[in-house]
Amino acid sequence: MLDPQLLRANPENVKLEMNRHGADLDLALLNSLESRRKDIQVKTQTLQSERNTRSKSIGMAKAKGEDIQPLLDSVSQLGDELKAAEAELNDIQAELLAIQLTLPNILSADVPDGKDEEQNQLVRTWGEPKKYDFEVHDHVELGEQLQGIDFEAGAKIAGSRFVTLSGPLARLQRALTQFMLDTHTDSHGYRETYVPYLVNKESLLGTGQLPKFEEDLFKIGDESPYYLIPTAEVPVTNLVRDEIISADDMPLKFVSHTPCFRSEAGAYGRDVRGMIRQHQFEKVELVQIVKAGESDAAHQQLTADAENILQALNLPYRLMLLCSGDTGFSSTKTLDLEVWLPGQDAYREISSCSNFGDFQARRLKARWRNPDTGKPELVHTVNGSGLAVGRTLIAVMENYQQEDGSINLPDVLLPYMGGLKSIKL
RNA sequence: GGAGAGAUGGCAGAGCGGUUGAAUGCACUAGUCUUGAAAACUAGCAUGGGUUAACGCCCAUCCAGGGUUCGAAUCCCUGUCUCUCCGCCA
Repeated sequence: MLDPQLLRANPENVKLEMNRHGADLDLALLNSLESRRKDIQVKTQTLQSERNTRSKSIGMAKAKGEDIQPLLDSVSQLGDELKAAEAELNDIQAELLAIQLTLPNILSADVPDGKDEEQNQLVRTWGEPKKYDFEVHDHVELGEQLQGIDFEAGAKIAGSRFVTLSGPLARLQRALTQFMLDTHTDSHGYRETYVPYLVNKESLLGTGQLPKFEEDLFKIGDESPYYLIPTAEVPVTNLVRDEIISADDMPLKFVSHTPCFRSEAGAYGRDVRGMIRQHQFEKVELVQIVKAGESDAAHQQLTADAENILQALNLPYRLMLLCSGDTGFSSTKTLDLEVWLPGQDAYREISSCSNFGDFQARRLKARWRNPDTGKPELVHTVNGSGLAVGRTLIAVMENYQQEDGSINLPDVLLPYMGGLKSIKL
């Protein structure tokens, strides 16, 4: 959520920022709501104040044993008027809130303008895509040959966009998860965190998936529904909802491995082949809760922490700065890591690292107490995948494939593979 | 699933329907004392919002949402969560 003060003080400018981030702001509507809000709030509070002083004087008169009937008569119609004013104020504030909740974050000044991923900016590349002197296969072919990936079984058990893994490839996914968690906890200073995979509405409102992106989520139940988490970002970031964090505990750095569930509505034709885009996938997520001035540095560091995993696995990748049109709703700035996939002859997203500024914190009421002022201040939130495990599995398979269809294992994974050095049929 | 108890400020914990945003203790901040620290003493110390050039004034908030009342932390209803006991269970 944007700072309401900013919205009031400089609505024209906010409108431009919204346009840049692919949203619109109806200034006429906003202005009329704002001016009504102002009038009615003042009116309501005046009536409340009036009621309070009168009620107080009734109490005092009663204590002295005076006749309070005339006083009671004099407030009789105040109540109705107040009730009406309060109801009207409630409605307007709900309307204003509804608008505010659908406005995206203001983009960082260094985010390039652009429509879609075509306009994302290359920051740097790492590693060289390997040259193969044989015909490369994608992970679907490799996985089926090795009898470790079964899309038909996934489709039978659940439906399209589900998969089953088995044998050494299933273990490889677990090994990758373990390796990522160990690296982030032991070397990068994150605290391992286990969280619910079902969350309530409030949590999704806090991180910004709701109210706007409900169709991307799996929902369970009607009256007080649960939602399957689309990313660990949701439960982990909500750890600090309604909290005031003491300065000594800042920054908070969490790492969490969870399955993620996305309905992928609106992605009908995209990535139908293979494990790239599934309804259910594993991800190791990094989340940092930091002081306002420190989120840019934290964003850089968190991205580097994710890059470390790719480097340790010796997977070629590139770092992209997302353009305005491709940057997510809650983000001020997003850096994507794209891994090289020989089977697709392309770089594909494997991590998305975002700085949210105070946008999520305002929705979450997540604050820290600044010892200099003694006052609570909104935190900044930063997160990113470190990494998407399913896509990392694909990347390892495709990059480490051998001519005979076997897959060599990266050195760092060997301790997790129980003596296995290569996966073959 | 059944029975009961509870939810109050950073924490602990009071609070006959009436001048209670809320006693007290702890923690925290500042001061006095001390060579310094501790102790003791003194003072300060919730959050969000409205309005104002500012000092300030005002409003809301005692789990959440409704209700009763001139007036609700206090009474009533609904929900959520926590605890205890019984049943079931990985």
